[in-house]
Amino acid sequence: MSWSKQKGGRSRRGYHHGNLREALIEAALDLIGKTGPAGFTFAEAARAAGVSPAAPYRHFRDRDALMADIAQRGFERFGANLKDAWNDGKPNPSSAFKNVGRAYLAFARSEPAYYAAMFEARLPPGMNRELDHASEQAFAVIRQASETLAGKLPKKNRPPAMMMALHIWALSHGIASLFARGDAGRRSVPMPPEDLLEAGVLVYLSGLGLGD
Amino acid sequence: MSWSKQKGGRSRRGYHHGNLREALIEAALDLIGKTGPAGFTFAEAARAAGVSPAAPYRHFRDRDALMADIAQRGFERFGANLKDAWNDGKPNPSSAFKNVGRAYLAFARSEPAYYAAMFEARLPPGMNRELDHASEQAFAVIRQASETLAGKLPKKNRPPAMMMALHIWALSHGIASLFARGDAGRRSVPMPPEDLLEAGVLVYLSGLGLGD
DNA sequence: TGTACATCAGTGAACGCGCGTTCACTGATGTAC
DNA sequence: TGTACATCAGTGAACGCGCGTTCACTGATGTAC
Repeated sequence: MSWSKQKGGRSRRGYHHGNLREALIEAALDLIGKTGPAGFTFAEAARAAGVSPAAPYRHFRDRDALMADIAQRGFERFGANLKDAWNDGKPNPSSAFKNVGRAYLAFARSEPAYYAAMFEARLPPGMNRELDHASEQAFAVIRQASETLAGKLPKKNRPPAMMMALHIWALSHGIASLFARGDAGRRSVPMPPEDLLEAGVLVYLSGLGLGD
Repeated sequence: MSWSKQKGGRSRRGYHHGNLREALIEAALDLIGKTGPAGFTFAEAARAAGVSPAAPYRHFRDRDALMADIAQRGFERFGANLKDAWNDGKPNPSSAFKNVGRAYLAFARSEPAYYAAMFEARLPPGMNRELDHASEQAFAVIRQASETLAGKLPKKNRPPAMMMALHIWALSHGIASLFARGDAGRRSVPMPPEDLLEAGVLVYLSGLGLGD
């Protein structure tokens, strides 16, 4: 980003950019953040990086490849954030679980461009093994947390952890994409999305018999 | 749709199309259903309707105006479906509530193009009063249902109906957009989205003390 | 340490394409009398 | 019932634009000896 902005950057950086791949990703994130996944073009990213329109082809097969790369990075960071928030279930599973929810929303809010690339880009499915893997890893954190929490219940009343995880994921995603889009979605709501999610999770858990 | 397909449709329909506005909407829905909200252009819709590229301007100011019109219609149908499903809370609020959830998913599944126009089109906010109104009307059904259901609880334990409605909406939307997109989203899940939603709603309601 | 060479990562010009939009126009339709 | 006229809803040609993509090229960098 910062490179491309300076006038005559060329003289500074010489013929080779030095870090074009990263610069293109930065530029793309910028554009996606502003206008959504459909709102960035290969050419524009090249321009923003201060480079000829042919240059990106040295680093990405095409626009979708760049998008998939971004989505993959997004899922990796997302997964890492969730994992940190879970923190192995410390200090106790219930509050660690809430932290995961908070981390989910925090990511959607602070990284709307990544979030959009991850969930709204309509990438052709199965185009990238690493992308799929990164996405599964992120989900695995929620699943693991659900498993731990469900384990507190006697076997007889224990809900399937997979189902719990899907519910929590869906609720989080729903709140994130309806109410917490960092890029000014259309709907506003009488309470902060974080509180809304926390309250929802509390009700849900108590419905499972996991009230505090 | 059907008109535009027939070879030499012109001779049949003459100089005037007769129903171009509708034909354009049909065409746009078709394209959106196939490639998402970003995947339709004014020109392509005109072509699909068998009409010159200048013709659409007689009916819509621009692409966004067409998109907004579709989103508005979508919300109107959506709201009507939800209202039918609620059916004034008959035969009893709990099962009517579940019907609303089913109707929500059914719409997202059977009308992915409308759903995408409604929730993924990134229309400039406040561009259309009627659109906003239609969207509020749809939400009002969920809110009303929540109100009725919450009314069964003693005042002391009664949750805010607005919050309930937001939770249910978010859960439904999350499940719809993650797992039930009619247009083959990337994720598949070990149980039907309808069951997943119903189970989630049941747990949630029971968490509020509204178990059957 | 210097030189020759291979490779890498850019350039810039060019292309075909489809889109959005405008314009003067014209065929079809409806209405007043 | 017929005619004159206004209005409506299309045409089609044209424009400028930005995009994606290819191509032969060349400056910069790294490495073998």
